[in-house]
Amino acid sequence: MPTMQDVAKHAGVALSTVSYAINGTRPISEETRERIFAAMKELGYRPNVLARGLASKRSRIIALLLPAAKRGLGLTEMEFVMSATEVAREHGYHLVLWSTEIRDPQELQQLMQQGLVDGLIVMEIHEQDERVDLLREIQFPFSMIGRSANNDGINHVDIDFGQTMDVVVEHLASLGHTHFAFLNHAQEEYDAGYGPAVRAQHRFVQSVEVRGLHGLTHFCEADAKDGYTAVNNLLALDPNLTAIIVMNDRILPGVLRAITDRGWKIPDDFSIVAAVSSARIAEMINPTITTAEAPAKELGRLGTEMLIQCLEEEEKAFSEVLIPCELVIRESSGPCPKVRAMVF
Amino acid sequence: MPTMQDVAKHAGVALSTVSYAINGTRPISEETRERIFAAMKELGYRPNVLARGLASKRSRIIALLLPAAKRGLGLTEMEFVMSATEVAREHGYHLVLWSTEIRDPQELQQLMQQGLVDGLIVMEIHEQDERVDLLREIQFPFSMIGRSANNDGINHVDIDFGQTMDVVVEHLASLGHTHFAFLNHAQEEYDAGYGPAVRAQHRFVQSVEVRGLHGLTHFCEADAKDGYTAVNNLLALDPNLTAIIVMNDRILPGVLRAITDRGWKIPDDFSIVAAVSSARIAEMINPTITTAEAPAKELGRLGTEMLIQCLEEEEKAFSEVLIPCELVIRESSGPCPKVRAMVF
DNA sequence: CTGTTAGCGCTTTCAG
DNA sequence: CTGAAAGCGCTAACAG
Repeated sequence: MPTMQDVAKHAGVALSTVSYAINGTRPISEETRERIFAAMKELGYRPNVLARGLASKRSRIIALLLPAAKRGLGLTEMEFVMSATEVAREHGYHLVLWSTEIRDPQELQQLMQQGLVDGLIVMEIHEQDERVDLLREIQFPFSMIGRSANNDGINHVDIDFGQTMDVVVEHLASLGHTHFAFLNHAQEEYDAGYGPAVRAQHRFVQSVEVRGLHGLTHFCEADAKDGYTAVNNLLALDPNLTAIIVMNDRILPGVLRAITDRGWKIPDDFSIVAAVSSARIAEMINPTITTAEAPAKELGRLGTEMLIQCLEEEEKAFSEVLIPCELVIRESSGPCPKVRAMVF
Repeated sequence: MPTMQDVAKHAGVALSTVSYAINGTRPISEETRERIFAAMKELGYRPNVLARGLASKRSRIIALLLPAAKRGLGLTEMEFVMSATEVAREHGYHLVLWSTEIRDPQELQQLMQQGLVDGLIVMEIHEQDERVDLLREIQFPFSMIGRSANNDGINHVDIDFGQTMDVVVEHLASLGHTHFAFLNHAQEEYDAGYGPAVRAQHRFVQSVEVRGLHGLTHFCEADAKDGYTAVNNLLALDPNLTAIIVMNDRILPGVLRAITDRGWKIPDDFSIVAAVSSARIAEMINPTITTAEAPAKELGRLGTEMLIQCLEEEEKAFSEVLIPCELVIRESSGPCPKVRAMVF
């Protein structure tokens, strides 16, 4: 493998001149520039990332912190990852994956001290997040996909859960529904201050109140069985329910079954909307599910760009971007039924 | 950030002694060892990955080659990634993601020449795969998840498509079905020599013949619409069809709809089996789908372990592992119908 | 505009 | 069993 020294000799210049030519750190005469690049081409030279990183103290490697979430990672997360990988490469960065216990800052610190990465992208942010506190304290460059209680000065991008819930509630309200339920993530996650669970629920309640409608909320573990039970509980609490908004697509089979077990048809007798899910899942199910689709690709792209910008710019301007999900109306939502088969 | 020199001073030894103590490359007296480790703890020292890599010519970083596949990456691939990430870390390695155009060896070569990674894991292998040819030629360490036409001396792990198809066909045959169809990946992928498409189809044909049954094969793009059309085409070719095996779960909604549109019930009138899919998808659908489930975690783990072993061992023994999918019987497969509703 | 040189933090000979 | 010192391949002063 040729080194910079080889290129220098081949081009008849000093090693440093090659370095400056490559990095553009210093003006180089057109003529020598060409000689150098010709030599590089001829030798098939590629700068050594490790050496460059060691000397410059900038590795041009960033890490994506992938929490080994209980909920399990889905298609949306896969899109993050792909999108972050591609964007990083477009900017000449490498992306390493760090899957860490979600709320353990120690593990994270050890990884950072290895000096491998220039900065990191953090996902699955909680309202109180020790990882964020740590990073902020030691002033390590990072960006967040998500938000914590205090986001001052931190680059972040997140789903606009408020806007998303408004749109979903509005969609159902405009169809004449007046009695909704919101089926959130697990209680445990809400209590732990998991952002999406907290903010979506908050806005749901608000959004329903503003319109003078009836709204119930309920927590639900990430499996079909619990979805089934949850729907039955909700219908016991309010038999006039005609629509349910769910946060986690994994409970959908259970939710649907609970409805159809009552002899109800979707959407004729009951409407269902997935508040944040992917098109691929929504179209997998029969009936296809009206869904507020997560802007996964954008989140991944912006999160990565924010970080890289913050690594390359001098001035530490920070950005905060909220992207609403896009509501795609499919077969699972329809007008509020006038009458409905009674069940008992 | 403390350096090795700091640790050495703190412990009152030479810098090199610290290095030997850390790497165990040379015997160190128990006493100094302890002094050194105490100093490390006290200073919160972590070896610098870049410097170590540069000096030792082993970065302890590996790459996972994630092709930006047309088919789109799904849950199975996500599991690979997670599993590879975790296994790498267990062995003290970092994992970087390289998403490259699937069949372009040039791009790959440039990445490798940067000297960042010690080896790589290649996915989505084709029968004739230029990337594999390249890697083999320049003797770069790698392992494959998948197989090519010639796998001599290459560490690889793959789904045992043969065994899997046998089990699936046997399952349906034992239920009395005699007229099957196999709905493969897209023709384009088959023609490109995409391993799973080639091997599964080959074994399906064989497996059906051996049992003296009737088998049809058909290609299908990765979307529901094409699944719908394909099923209708197949039923036109053989109206006695009572079961279909599909390779790609993304076509399932279309397949199901084509069946139910004829007024048939699943599995009473028609059986469906997903040849390689994930439990999460299979359970999302109503009826839940009988599925041969991809051993994603194992594939990721073994692929990674093979590579790391090959990086650390002297002797270049190579392993080849085939793992069959596990057949999980759900609601979509049942006994062959005796009579069936006629259509129009 | 170009060359010389001192490191970056570590591994690994070579000498004790 | 331990130390001293020569690099790994590159960047970034410092000197013209």
